[in-house]
Amino acid sequence: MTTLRQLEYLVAVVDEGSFTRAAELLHVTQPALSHQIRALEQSTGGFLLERLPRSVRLTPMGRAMLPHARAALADAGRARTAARQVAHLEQGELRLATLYSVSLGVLPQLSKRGGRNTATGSRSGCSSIATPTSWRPP
Amino acid sequence: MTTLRQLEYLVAVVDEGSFTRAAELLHVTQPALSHQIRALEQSTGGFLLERLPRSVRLTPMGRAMLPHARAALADAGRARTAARQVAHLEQGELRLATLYSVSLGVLPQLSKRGGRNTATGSRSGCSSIATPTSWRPP
DNA sequence: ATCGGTTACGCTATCCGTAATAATA
DNA sequence: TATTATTACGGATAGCGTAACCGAT
Repeated sequence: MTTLRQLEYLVAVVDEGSFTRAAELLHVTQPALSHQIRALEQSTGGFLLERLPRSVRLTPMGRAMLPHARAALADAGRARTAARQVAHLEQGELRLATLYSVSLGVLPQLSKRGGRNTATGSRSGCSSIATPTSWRPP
Repeated sequence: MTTLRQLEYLVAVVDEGSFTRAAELLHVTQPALSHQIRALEQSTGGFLLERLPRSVRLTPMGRAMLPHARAALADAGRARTAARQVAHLEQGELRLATLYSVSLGVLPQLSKRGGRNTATGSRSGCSSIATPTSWRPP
């Protein structure tokens, strides 16, 4: 099965024009990188890179694969960042300032809906509720 | 690091609406699937799926991630197929029908350029050359 | 002789499957 | 009780790093 890491390594080698530089860019050793490229080539059924004495060039197969590899990596990155952005929206603290007498009635109801909410603060007038789950104001 | 497989599993669970059905669709066991989803959620920093008693629903985070996950999977698939298509173009047999007297002069020249070519056939009028390397007609 | 890539090999970590556990209708 | 997801754990696989090797300048 072709993995994201293999595509990432391929792109790095092409961008750097060298296994050695790509390896140090990726913080792995040259053999590890070489092995992954090898695995990708085997799962694809042919050579993707032409190993020249002084540089590395794409074969036609590699040239056909590269843009899709870049796209896959970009999408995977977007998947992570999109999720994390939502996470920041939702996991941010929702600070509520209320009169203590009012919060006595409201907070228990919120706690029932939000899952794992934690209420901090004191009678002195400020409480905060962290909402790690997907609760929205009704 | 987020892997293609994790994204694939997420998409399967959403499409099937159930861990169980997704697991059998993917030919893995339920625990394996559960663990991968868990890993994805941890690397993302929050829940992606809401486990309901009778079904599974996306959280806002999951909803934000899903289209990018689909896109990444599609691109990875395209990367493989694009490369394999080129492979078939290049590794497919190139059949040449010539007069034997003509082929005597031409074939040796082709062999010099193509790398590992194999010539089959006989004097009776048909020869074929397999070209596993990236040779193109001049 | 040096530089760049590959192969060999031992170790660690990851992943999967079986079995047991928990929770909900 | 039946269904569905999670946790625990043993075994297989994959990935990495060190070291040795090859080919070319």
